[in-house]
Amino acid sequence: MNFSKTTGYSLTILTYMVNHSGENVSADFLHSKLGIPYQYLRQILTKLSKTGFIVSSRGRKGGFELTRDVSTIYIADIIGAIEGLEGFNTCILGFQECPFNNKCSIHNILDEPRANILKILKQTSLEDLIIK
Amino acid sequence: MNFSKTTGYSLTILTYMVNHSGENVSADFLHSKLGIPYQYLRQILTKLSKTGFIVSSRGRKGGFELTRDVSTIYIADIIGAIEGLEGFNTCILGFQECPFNNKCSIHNILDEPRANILKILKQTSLEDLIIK
DNA sequence: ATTAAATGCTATAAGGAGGTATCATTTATG
DNA sequence: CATAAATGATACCTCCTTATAGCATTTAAT
Repeated sequence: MNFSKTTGYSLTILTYMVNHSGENVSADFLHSKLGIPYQYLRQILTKLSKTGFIVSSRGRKGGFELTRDVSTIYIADIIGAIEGLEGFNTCILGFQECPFNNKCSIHNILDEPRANILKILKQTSLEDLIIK
Repeated sequence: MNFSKTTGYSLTILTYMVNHSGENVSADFLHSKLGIPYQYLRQILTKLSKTGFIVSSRGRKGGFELTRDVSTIYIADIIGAIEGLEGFNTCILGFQECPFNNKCSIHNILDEPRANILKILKQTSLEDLIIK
């Protein structure tokens, strides 16, 4: 019922970076700060770089940096880029077609709170995560 | 962000059975009604049987039946028996320890709606799923 | 120039979830 | 009694996620 570990890592990385904005951070540094397995962290940073959330610079003194305006990056965007948001739009029981012809009582009970979470994720930007 | 497919199958099976209470149903019959892969369905039925949600009878005319009072079986009980409820009590980012010393903004944003879902799951019994 | 420190890329492994297949056992029915 | 129809149990396979490892390339500092 949670996000994938990779999504959690991604949100953690970006949350850390937004709270240390303007700094160029290396994978090694993030590893020491966040405890995410080094090689896996590298892969995630590459993915975040390719999906445009951060930019990388190579060579000594290289690293990663937030560039886009953090007020325009929403949590839902990040989750969407990493594990996708399909889970919010499809049957919570995992079916292509509801075996109860869409009369399924479990849908009635859970669809609203689930939509509520998605709404929050779409409204909350990285800027909102800055610790004041 | 959804339940496991196995949990979905389990809820589907029990929801079907509660709407056909008193009937003894076979795995083959449920397979034809719900479209869950036969052999996998068998495994799940065994698990639901071992965890006490249903009872099985063997031999020809054998099958499965609900026995407990369906008003005392809560959705959360079922989810707990199949995939566990740890997901609701642990860090939504998947960490043992919050890398932000429990000041993590994402927790602040998602903890309440997540707790709300758990509350609903704990309050809703199989009886509430009966289609009238 | 050489070296150190960084990312880019790619191959591989471990583990769990979902799914398949088979044999053994039980029981009702002709 | 023999057979059919059902569950019990178990082994296996595939795919995806998570994790590990190593080589290639780039760049700053000495």
